[in-house]
Amino acid sequence: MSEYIKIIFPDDTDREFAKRSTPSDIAEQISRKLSQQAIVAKFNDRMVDMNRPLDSDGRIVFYTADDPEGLDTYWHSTSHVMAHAIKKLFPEANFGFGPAIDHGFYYDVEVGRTLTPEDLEKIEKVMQEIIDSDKPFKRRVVTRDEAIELFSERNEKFKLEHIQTLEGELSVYGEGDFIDLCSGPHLVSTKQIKYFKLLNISGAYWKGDESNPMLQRIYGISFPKKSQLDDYLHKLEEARKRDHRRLGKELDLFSINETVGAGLILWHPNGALIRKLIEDFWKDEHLKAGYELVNTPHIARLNLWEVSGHLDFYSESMFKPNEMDNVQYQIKPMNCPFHLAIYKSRTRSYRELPIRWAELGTVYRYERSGVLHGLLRVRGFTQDDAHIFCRPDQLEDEILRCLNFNTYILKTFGFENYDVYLSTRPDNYVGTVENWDKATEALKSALEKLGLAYSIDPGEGVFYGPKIDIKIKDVLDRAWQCTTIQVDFNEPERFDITYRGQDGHDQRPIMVHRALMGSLERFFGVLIENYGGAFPVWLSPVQVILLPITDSHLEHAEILRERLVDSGIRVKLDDRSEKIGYKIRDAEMQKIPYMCIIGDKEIAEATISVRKRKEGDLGSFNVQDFIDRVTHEISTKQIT
RNA sequence: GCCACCAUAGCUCAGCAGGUAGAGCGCCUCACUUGUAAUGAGGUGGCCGCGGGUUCGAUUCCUGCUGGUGGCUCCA
Repeated sequence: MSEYIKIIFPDDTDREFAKRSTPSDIAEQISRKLSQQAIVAKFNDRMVDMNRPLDSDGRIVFYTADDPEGLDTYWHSTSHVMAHAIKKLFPEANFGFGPAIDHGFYYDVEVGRTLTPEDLEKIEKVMQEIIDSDKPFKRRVVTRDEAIELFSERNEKFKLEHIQTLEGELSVYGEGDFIDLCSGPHLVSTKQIKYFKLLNISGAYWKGDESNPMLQRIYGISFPKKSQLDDYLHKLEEARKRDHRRLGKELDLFSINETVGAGLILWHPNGALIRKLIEDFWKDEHLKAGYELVNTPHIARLNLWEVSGHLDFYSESMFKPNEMDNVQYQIKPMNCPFHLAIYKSRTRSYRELPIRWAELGTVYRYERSGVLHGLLRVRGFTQDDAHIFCRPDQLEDEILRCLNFNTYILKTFGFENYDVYLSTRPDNYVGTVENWDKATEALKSALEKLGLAYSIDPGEGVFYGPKIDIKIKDVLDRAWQCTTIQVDFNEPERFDITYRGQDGHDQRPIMVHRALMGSLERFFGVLIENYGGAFPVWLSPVQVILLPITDSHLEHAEILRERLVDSGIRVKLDDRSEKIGYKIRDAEMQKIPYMCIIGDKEIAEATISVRKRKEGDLGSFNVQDFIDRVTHEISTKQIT
């Protein structure tokens, strides 16, 4: 047996090290910086602790706190320290799962009573003591029996339950007198955790199952540098400032009224104007893109939903039907059955396909009370819906068109980064495997032709067909689910829609459901957060506000106002007897893009002083030049 | 729906160990006539979310409901 092992580095160079060298040893011999910064390593595609002795040749990659892998370990170790602290304060505590997540970590725990924010402070204090005591994280491989004995002693009922479901090698990690079932990897010592904060407490079902007991979930975050923690907390604060519910109030865009009902949106004039602009744009572009617009009722006989199959699958999410003249009527949760009914209104020829019908269709769905959230999750909303009926040979091309069209529409609102998901056949499905495979291939092929990177959500398709979901990324890099493109084998079947083929026989068309913005409510919410309420000029309810210095300039300002109105600009005149600083502050807070100051100087020179929202004074403008500038920004839908 | 928390003026929030309430902003009036993010003074404004209970007395304590917040579950 060799005394040495050969380690290959990411740049394909290799070096020999003494057998049972640890990643720490290896990093130390490469560079001091690396040994200080590396948190965890990957050895032959397995994540390993920095102090894990290596016995064989292999490839190694080091990760620091700048890598997702490094942070993942950092956060996971912090969650162990948190659990340790909780155990010290609540010896009876029972632990569920405690993983690292996208931003930070959590641990699910049962402690016998409700935790309060004061408890979090106490836990933080004990965590700091554990960190300061510089306890090494120790890994130990255990047999199943040992593990069961270990956690029986500790009365860890959830861990014991979890052990039953685990296969293969079991390991535990301990630091100090705390021990936890865990596959790792971990930091070398608690001391490596520098800056952390516990953020909030909430409920979470054990193993995410509604029928299981609810544990208390504590969320937290940690970083090696104070600046990182500060940045993170600052970002949370930024997100809070952009909260569409807050801005909706401040900018008088929309409201939700208890008496009207939860999850039902009242669009105020400012919001309704923005909605009109979005709708106009949407309709115009759809007509240009080869869609036709249709309109359908808000309710229909219950029978329609029996035919569509929604009653079987989704009645829990539907409002209860209404009975009139012995007929049951259902408020619509979807638009598609109506479009199918239009399709069926006469025979269709293969020459007509593809048929693309679009509708801003308002639907109502019963969402459970706990999930409602501002504009983002509501009970009544308007889908920017369309249904495409096409021949099988047209499917891929139609998907391609949808994707391209979607990119164009979203780009207009400033969204250019996406996460794309392809959801494949679930266990519970209708149609033939062959059709599913063909449709999935068509979706895949379209994505690949466009060079769109996507990930596959296996088995996450809807029961009636595979789908593409697109999450748009906003300026804070948060992802929002909006676009969905779904192939449907079910409804054409259920409604028995056909087209007369070239051969004279009736064929079954394929149906594609698609929504680009998702719903106007949700999209509006995302827009508000993305722009932080500072809408681009083309979407701003008020585009220009005129601010006369004193009352004596009012008359001139009124003439200017009319001139701007005639140019198609949405303009307001602040005619209050206030100081100019006050009027500017007010306009800034209303996030009006342009402020025009009018005083003696401007009247004498026939100019206006222009101030741009957030940027400040732009100087003196010839009135026509200013009008040209603004109308150009509007017509080109400029983003900033 | 579940766990926890919350609900006081249009908004943000204070207060009450149980004796029917207060600030700032807003709004209105007046004065000021103002030059790039808050002029001053005065005034207006509240069934303390809704119902029930305990109590001599409830905005305050208990309870049900409604609505909201953070998550969980769900999201055709």
